[in-house]
Amino acid sequence: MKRAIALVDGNNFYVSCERIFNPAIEGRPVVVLSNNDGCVVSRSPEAKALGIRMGVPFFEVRRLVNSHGLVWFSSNYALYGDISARMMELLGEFAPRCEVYSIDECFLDFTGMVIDINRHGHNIRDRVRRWLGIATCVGVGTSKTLAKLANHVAKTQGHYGGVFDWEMLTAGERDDAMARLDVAEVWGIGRRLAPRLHDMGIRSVLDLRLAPAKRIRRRFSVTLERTVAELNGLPCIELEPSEVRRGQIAASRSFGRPVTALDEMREAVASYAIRAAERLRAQHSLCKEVGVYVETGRFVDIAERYNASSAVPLTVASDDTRRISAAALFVLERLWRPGYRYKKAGIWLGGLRPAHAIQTDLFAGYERTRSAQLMTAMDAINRNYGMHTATFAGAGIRQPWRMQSARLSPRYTTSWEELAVVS
DNA sequence: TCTGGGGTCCTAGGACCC
DNA sequence: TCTGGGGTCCTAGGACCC
Repeated sequence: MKRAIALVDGNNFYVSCERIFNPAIEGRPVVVLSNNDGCVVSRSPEAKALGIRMGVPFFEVRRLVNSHGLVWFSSNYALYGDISARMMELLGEFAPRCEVYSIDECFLDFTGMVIDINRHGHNIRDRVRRWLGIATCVGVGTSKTLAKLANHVAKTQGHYGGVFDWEMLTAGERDDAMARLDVAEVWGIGRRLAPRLHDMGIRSVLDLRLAPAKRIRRRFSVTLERTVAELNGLPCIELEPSEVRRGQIAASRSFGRPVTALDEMREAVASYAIRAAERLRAQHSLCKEVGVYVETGRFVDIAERYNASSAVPLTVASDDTRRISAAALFVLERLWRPGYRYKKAGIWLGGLRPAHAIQTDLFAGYERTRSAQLMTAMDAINRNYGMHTATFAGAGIRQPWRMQSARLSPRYTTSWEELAVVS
């Protein structure tokens, strides 16, 4: 049976979320910034029209605030995450199987449904628009890669009304359309691969679709070979169930200002350890390795640059914040070099395994039980009374190194104190 | 002055073993 | 000076994604 896969995504999702509760910024250029108010990560159409590129450092476009009435927000993940969850729940009603691919994207599998796909797509858009106030686009194809590409067409070619299905076209029309799309638009072709493909004379999506698979495999990798197959309508990438256990957990932040003191760095690393361990327990995993990195960043003089990382194995796989934190601080001592202005640090947990498959040492049983009880209690307190109600002193109280969020909108939907009031 | 964070997958090469 | 072949496992690094 021919597959029908749709990709639905929210248009400039973070900006759309801000606009739900703030209609006054409708029609104005709006951007949402990355953590630390560093880069532009979401742009309204008006902001795009001003020539603001995705990912530019905010300081490069800041003058537009005064000259063109540009409105900006720090990113408010509590809000976006909540709107996202509602959107995904809604989308799940439109297909028997779906995969939440990112905070604003969802694959839906229409295969086998007896429907007019184009009309179904428009129904989805209308529903999400009316129920949540979020504009979406829907792209449909016989593979995930084609669905992603169709979504791009739906987004960039207004006459399709936000819904595009490759199967609406004849084979000849499809070739024409693909010949007009740059190969860089394909899912999996990034800034390194695109120029290499161009050099080989593969410039359009059609060129890539018609490229000999063996040659692609030889010159590149199986990944790109699969992409070519997917463009030809041979699905190679399956829909994945959304509740997957991550294979790796990382926590990191850029600092609000450079860190030069080891004490502050210890606080930062300890606080990342706390958060990473919480996420580890939330997915019922244990880790066998704890890694740390510290960075002065790429934007300083070579002589003042020091980027280093290292890891230690744990003798027994653990999800205990105290163990993970201790291991991280141990690694930090090894990495630490005084005299540098550090801009960022992070930790990662590796060797993840399900919590029930624990490989213990002889004496671990008793300690393990007590540790599990303590962690369960802390997680419950934080769930019920708000994040960081119960925490560890090692993470610091004032946290002067914390990131900047100068213009954070209220958590309209997830905090009683900041609830939006309709009058 | 100011440049995000959290993931995945693949490959090459080294370590180690018989 | 001479120094096999093949397999597995692990890691680092590179590419990509949003």
